[in-house]
Amino acid sequence: MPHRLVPQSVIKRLPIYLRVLDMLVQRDIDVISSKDLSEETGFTAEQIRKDLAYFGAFGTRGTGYHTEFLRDKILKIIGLDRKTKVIVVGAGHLGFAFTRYTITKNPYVNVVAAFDIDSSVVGSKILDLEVLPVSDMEQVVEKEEVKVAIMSVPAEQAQEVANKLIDAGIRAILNFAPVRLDYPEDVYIHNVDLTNELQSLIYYSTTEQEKIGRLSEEQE
Amino acid sequence: MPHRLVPQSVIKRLPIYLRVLDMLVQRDIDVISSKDLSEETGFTAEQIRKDLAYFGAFGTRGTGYHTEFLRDKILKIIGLDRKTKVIVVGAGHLGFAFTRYTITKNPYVNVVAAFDIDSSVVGSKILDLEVLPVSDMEQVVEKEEVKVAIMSVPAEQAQEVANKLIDAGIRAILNFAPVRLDYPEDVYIHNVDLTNELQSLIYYSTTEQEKIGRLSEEQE
DNA sequence: CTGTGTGAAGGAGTTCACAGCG
DNA sequence: CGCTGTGAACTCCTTCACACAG
Repeated sequence: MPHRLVPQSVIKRLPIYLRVLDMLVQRDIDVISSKDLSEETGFTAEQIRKDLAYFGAFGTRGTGYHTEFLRDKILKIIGLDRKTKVIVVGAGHLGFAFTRYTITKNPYVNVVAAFDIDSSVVGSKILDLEVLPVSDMEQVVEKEEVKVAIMSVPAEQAQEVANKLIDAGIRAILNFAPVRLDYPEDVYIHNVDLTNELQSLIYYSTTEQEKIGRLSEEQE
Repeated sequence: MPHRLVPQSVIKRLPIYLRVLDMLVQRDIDVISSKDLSEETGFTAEQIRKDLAYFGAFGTRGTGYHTEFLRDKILKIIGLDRKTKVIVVGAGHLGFAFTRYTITKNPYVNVVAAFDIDSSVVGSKILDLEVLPVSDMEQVVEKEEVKVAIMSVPAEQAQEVANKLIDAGIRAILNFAPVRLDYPEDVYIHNVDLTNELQSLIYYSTTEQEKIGRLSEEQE
């Protein structure tokens, strides 16, 4: 199974296929065609077949894909076949919400710990998970060999926290802080900036017509 | 100022430019070159110039861009020059966190109301904002002429809530529920699925080397 | 004869290279 | 002489078309 460079756009679609397949397995649907997967996901059937072809030939010609088999293949491809350990750094409102949601709704990951610097938050619980002081962070990451971190800390602290995480052995970070971080090439950081998402959404909340109207009201 | 189709990738970068320009204005830096903007944002200088060129010629040759001027241009392009009204539907942990963050940190939008269906949440406060029952939603959207909504409701309720929002006049929705929604063409919906983000991140937490090793351990 | 797997064509966006203005 | 603005080349991804397996 060769593993050339897979486009990022393909990787972003895998979890979407995964969710649909999970749903189909639960509904006892054994087989699905790329055409039907297309309906469920909104992507074209050709694209789905091409995406899967990056990793092998998982379908049966004339029939389609076996849902459970394909689901397990995708789990293996992403690396979710063994519950992936993750930690959360920053147990503010967002970190709390994300942690709670992940624990209850994401069966493929294992939130091993949550950390915060604020002593008023440390010691509180997210479901059964106690929030630990950041001073324990490096030790836990090293001992549990955690490779993935979710970082929801204030922008000012993000770089420092990221450095610590990377030093301790973290390889991938989901960063909610609105800053561009410096990091070595062998680490992967994905930024989720909700303010940016909202602002680009707002761009699309006015039609082309309205934009032309507004922009021609130039008065400077 | 012609307004042909601007690539989505360009629109996603505008808020990033905006944030950097805000920072520069605050530091009393009057002028910046595309090269220096490149350093700040991580995008190439050529790309930044091309992006801006979609909307006009805002720079001065031999000098660069006037920060405050460019900032105001981008605000106008996105549609943030008048505080954009938004509502939040679903005041669970995530909705609460997002609302709080937006009110305190995003000076360009105005959260006019938050709604929830759960009577134990209705009446509670997010900073000074009282959470209203969803039954008030349509009325507020129509009266205040809100065009943008943030939707952080359970997946099962998402389609129904979206339908109501669109009927009431909402034109753009930031959807945190992990479902693909049906909606008319003149509405814009942007999905933010944090579970997907985490899962594609996990793909990148193992190196190519490790993947090859793990995938060759096939035993079925 | 249905639906996958895939080379080939097409399209979208990024990088290159440089003309042209301040 | 520096840095913007932009056509042209290029790269990457998506769509098309079809060979081929079940």
